[in-house]
Amino acid sequence: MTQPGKNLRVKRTHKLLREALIELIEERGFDALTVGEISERAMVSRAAFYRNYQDKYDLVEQIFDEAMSNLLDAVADIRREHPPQVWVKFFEHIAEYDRLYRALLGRKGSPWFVMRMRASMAELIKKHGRIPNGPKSTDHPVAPFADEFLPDLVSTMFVEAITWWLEQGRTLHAQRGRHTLRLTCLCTFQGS
Amino acid sequence: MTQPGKNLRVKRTHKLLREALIELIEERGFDALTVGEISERAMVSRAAFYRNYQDKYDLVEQIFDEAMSNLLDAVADIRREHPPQVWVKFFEHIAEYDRLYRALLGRKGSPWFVMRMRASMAELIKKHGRIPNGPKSTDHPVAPFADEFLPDLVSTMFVEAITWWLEQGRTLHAQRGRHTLRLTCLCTFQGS
DNA sequence: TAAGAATTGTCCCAAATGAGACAAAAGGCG
DNA sequence: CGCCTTTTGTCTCATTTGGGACAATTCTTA
Repeated sequence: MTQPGKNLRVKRTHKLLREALIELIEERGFDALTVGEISERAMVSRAAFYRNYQDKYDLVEQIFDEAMSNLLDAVADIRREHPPQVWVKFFEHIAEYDRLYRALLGRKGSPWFVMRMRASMAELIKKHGRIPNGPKSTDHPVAPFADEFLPDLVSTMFVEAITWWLEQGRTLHAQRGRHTLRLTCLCTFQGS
Repeated sequence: MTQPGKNLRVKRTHKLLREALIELIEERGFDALTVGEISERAMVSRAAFYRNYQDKYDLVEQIFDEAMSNLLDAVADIRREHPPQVWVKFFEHIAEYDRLYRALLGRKGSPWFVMRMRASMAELIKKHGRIPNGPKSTDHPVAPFADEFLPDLVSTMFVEAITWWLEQGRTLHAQRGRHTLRLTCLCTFQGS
């Protein structure tokens, strides 16, 4: 994202709007925000907002898409050599964009975005995910419709897990420890 | 400062440049900075920098002048009712602009700015300062040239005190206390 | 429900900015 | 010192933005 050729003003406008959005989600929640409010905080005119984005949903999507794009690049690098570490990288990513996801998924976030994230996660899994199997992959045969259904299921689980992790993280933050969520994923299916 | 009528773009450019300047002073020191570096950090073109400021010294001066202007307003309010509290307000001001003064006066600051600040302080004292006297004002007669000389002396003392305070504050900051500098100023002069 | 207020999304034009080039000055460095 | 690089300060022109107005829509709240 943020193509290198783009005008500095455009990049600056984007940056300011994104920072303002995250600040304001933290303060008042995503649903309560107006375009005027976001623009004002960003010190950008409302007209400029609409020139760059369709609405506040579009703004969130672009922020999220950029984050996901970065994640995909990182994942692609890792898969070449250490496929099992893909999910480690994934959670490192969540930790890196801590503030973003906490704002978007936490109490001040919005159901709309949760759905949006599940969808993107499902796509990510379909493209890059070999769902880890149990002890022996042949013991529990994978259902025929697995490729259609499992990604949705797993993505829902992941988003839920991330949400929980971020919320806990906030609560536990005062204790100054590093928090780890180790999620062993046994997603096989008992065929009839 | 920042007149209400001014264009939003102008105010934004100023804000971004000011923030960038303070960040960079903290990182690399004022003297080492170039206009290009400041502009880049602020995401503002170098041309825009020169349209708004003469050079980096002008930028610092405007930041400082704005801070002083705010201080003078506050001082003027207080003098009407509680003259003795003027200096309390003064140090509250320093605490409020903590980051600014720490950057400008600290190790990463610049001798140029220290001189600049002494001068402004001296002016401030000439206008608003009745230098507090000792137990009885008549015991120690004030020298004839006091009005010319004392402000300079006192301003130097103040700047030095502030510098010391800010540097100590950084060191002591980990202890999470509030720090107070109580400066009893016995600026009288023994006439021959 | 109905009137009033706020927000949305779009438009135009003046104003500020970004990109880039330029000569002049200032700084390194052998 | 003399060469080379960086920085300065200024300039033009294309591009983006800000301000403000507008009807249409959504939200309040009486």
